[in-house]
Amino acid sequence: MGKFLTSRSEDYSQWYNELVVKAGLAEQSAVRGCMVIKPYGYAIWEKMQRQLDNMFKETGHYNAYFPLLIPKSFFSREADHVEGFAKECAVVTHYRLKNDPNGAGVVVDPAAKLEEEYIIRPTSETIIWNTYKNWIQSYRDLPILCNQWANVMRWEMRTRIFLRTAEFLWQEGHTAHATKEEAIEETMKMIHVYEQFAREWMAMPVIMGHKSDNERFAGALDTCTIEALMQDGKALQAGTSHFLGQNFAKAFDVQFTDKSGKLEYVWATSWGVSTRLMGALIMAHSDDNGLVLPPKLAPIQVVIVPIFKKSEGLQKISERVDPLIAKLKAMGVSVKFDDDDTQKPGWKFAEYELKGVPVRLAIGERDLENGTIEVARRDTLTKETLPIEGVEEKIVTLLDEIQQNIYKKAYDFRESMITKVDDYEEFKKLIETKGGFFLCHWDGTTETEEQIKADTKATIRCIPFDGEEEEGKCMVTGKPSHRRVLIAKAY
RNA sequence: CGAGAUGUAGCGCAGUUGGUAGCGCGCCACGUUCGGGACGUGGAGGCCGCUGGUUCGAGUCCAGUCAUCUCGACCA
Repeated sequence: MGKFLTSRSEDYSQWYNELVVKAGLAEQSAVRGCMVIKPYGYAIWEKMQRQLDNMFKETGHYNAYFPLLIPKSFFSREADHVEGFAKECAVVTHYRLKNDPNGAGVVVDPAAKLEEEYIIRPTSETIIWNTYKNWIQSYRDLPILCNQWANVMRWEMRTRIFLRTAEFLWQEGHTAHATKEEAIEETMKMIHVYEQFAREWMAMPVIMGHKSDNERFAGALDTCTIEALMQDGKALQAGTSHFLGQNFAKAFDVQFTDKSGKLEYVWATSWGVSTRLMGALIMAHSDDNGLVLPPKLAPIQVVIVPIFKKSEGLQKISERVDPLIAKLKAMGVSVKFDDDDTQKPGWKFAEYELKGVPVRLAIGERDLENGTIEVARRDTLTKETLPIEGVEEKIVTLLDEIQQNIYKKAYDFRESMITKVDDYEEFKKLIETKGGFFLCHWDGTTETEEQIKADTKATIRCIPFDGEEEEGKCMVTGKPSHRRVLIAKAY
């Protein structure tokens, strides 16, 4: 068992990379820092997309699409924003190629140099706010609640498949509001949507909170985050929702006339989740046999493996199994009947475990005689033989049970990895030996945060929403603190 | 951009003092198998990253160069 994967305890990064490739999710592409998302991986992403999109629509949002290229000058309008992204931008400088006169193939035509360069979007705030300017004159035009599904590019120094790639897929919501209160409410609403999605669909518990000044999005007044814990004890920022204040409205001169006829700047938010969620999903649940997918996101929820010697055997099994497949499909379950005769059952068992298919059914000669079918669940790796009659009801229940169980397992693990620490020396020791989340008192200064990072590589993940008021002393400086913050090493 | 490592078959790797290019997996064919990644036999597959040097002779030694990976700084 597990012989096709490096053990998780040996080298978590290696195990992760191996799993991503072997499960057929994605692979490194020939393009620097970019990945190819393979059909199986994309199928999971599509399910995530569909559900998120539903949730956005339920909260009153609509989709739109803005250009990939952003004029360089747009970028420099908001000072913090430039500061945050300038170092990682891909720049388009020319618009034409030509054949090299010396026969060295195709070269950039120097005559086709752009007067103003374009930036390949690392995020779309600037192009969108430049557009919103034209959409907004009166309070009657507000709010604008747009989302776009897009790709963005950030020229990262070091990349990790799904977690940090040069190009990645995401959604970015960009909203415009008449009042500060409404924008803040929107910011909070969307981080709660993400939390709900992570919990109910990804079976992944997350901690919501505010980012510290240091970790805040470039150009935002407040950044809310959901922080998930991976099985190696490192944190992963899984989604963010920003309150942008009037920064972008001022930078792009977006004003509206309010009810009293007064000219006001618009209040803004932006929020996003990316294909990084794929990485989160993988690292939150998988084991040494491969992926463990929550049924709600599994492209294949049930796989049926026939065990047969000759094609007549397969024929008989098909006849027995066809009505079951029809019933399951009618109940909304995605089923795959793997009648491929070039691989043996044992090979298929291992393969579908690697791919994280929640429920596997096996049926052979023995079952045909007994009127039974073997039901195996991926999360616990247990199996039992049940009468085939009425098994579809049990499977639907089982899928739900697996979804719950995967969440519970991740939740219990996360709880066991939250440590309250008041002593800095103890913190330094435990962050190395135990890892996970730490709840500590912090004096609220960037200097202290940077010192913690320099000493331990850990950062303040967030100031949790549900943290209680509690008087204490900063574990580093001893200065007064009113609540605990969440600290961890992060991806 | 700093520090380290690695480039040999699709993938993972070995290759001794310099002397005809190897192994495992995978792939193709045939046969036996088929309830937890089967086995046998046969077969295909190589500009040893690239350039130059030393040598009768270089995968191996030297110089340069390019690429990739790991660790830092940056980050959803």
